[in-house]
Amino acid sequence: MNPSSFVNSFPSGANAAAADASSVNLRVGGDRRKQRSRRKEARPSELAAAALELFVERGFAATRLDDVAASAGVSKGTLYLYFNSKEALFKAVVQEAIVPELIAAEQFMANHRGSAAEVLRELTFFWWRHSGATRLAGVPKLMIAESGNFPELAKYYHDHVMMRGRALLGAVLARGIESGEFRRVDLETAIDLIIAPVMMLHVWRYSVCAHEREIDAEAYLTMHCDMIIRGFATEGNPA
Amino acid sequence: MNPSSFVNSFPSGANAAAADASSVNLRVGGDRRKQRSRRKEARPSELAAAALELFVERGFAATRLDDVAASAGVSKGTLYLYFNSKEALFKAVVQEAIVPELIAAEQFMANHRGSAAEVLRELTFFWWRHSGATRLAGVPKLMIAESGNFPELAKYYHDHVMMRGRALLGAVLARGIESGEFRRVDLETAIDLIIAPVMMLHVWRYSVCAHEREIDAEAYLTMHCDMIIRGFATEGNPA
DNA sequence: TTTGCTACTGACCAATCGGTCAGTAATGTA
DNA sequence: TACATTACTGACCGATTGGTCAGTAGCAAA
Repeated sequence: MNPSSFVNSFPSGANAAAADASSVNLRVGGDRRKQRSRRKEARPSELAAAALELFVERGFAATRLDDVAASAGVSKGTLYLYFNSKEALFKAVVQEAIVPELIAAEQFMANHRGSAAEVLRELTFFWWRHSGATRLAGVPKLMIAESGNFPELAKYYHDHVMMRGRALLGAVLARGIESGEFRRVDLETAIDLIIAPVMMLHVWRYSVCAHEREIDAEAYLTMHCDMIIRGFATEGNPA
Repeated sequence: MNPSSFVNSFPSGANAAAADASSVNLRVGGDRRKQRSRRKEARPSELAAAALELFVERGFAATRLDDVAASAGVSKGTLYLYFNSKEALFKAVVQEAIVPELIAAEQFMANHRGSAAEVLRELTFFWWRHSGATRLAGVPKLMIAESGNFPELAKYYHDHVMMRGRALLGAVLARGIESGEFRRVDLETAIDLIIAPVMMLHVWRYSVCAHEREIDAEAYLTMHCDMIIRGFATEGNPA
């Protein structure tokens, strides 16, 4: 007894008023129905793209699936044809938006010939160009914000994104240590310390002081790289 | 027509069923009412303490005021006697829990005699002991998570906490530069780079990899201080 | 044109939660 | 004991939203 036509024909009980109110509009509006097309192939990535935009802007919990669907030009029902739940939608977002960037970074790193310091610096700015300066920048903040209440998402992100990023940095550091360019430091801790300010740059731009103080990303990342390289350099090495 | 007794006497309309269902329990339960005391003075800080715990654990939006009230041993109605809104409660939490720690840090810093490097290192570990290792540690993550959807809170936290913390660090750096111990670097950027890993340490422990990988805070902060001091040291100065 | 398949719709449901307020009871006062 | 004050309660309201599903309509084969 769900469809509006039926309810309108036989209004009954408490919801009669509400049902009437909304469907009168429909009727007055006449047959002005939105043209609807059937494009099974394109829907999932369109929905994922819309979801990325809204998740980043409002957070996972605060994003309404109605809005995601509308933003992708379909109804919420359609969204549920392609994703079984809100969490499934999130995983698709990570898969479609972030993993390709990670692969690009891995290739960039594999092909780069130069000192570890150079690679480190260029990798940082590569990261910035491909992630920090794009709409992907909001994802780290998104993860930090929501991971507590959605441990499933957190684990997914950790396994599919964080670990790969850390491995990348670890390789650069190991290369530098092996060549005698860097001091022998604890790899895991060093990775943490390199990543932290980069993550924080993203986070800050999307929260706390978002509108209070602009951070000069260029200057910030430059100084960060200087500090890291200088801090890890072996004694004899010119920082 | 709100009180249950009245509604029960004259059940009518759509909510009769629901009203009955819930108040039958009350009656069957008999007069087993919780002893209630009147302690106007103690309530606000008890509520704020309960709120801190829950905000940090679940986030601002996800924390129910019913739970905060219950956790403080009162009803939600009582909570609203002392705080006009959820946001007002948050401000009280910051005021009661964080500002005292900031004052302690300011005093610690003012009384400390030593090189800028020493002060920086000790201030970092002071911070860790007083905030990072306590339940306050969750607050930075809380702010990052919620600031997007609650700009009012973000501004409050920024003005009352961030700015004071930054001023503190700025003073240490300025002292170091003046004495020739540190290089002449851009203060704002340097502050950002010192704070970022400390914030990130808190954040990490409360999210993303919270249960995936333990971070050795001691080692992490030690290396961080080493890097900062080494990175800012003037040429002639022994790092 | 008819029929069958299925992509798509949107009203609805059930549960959640910030906030309200009429009523209750603990405490002080006479 | 009678009365006044007020801290406290908890059922209720209204708005919100993830998820459902009976029904609609685009499309192609017969």
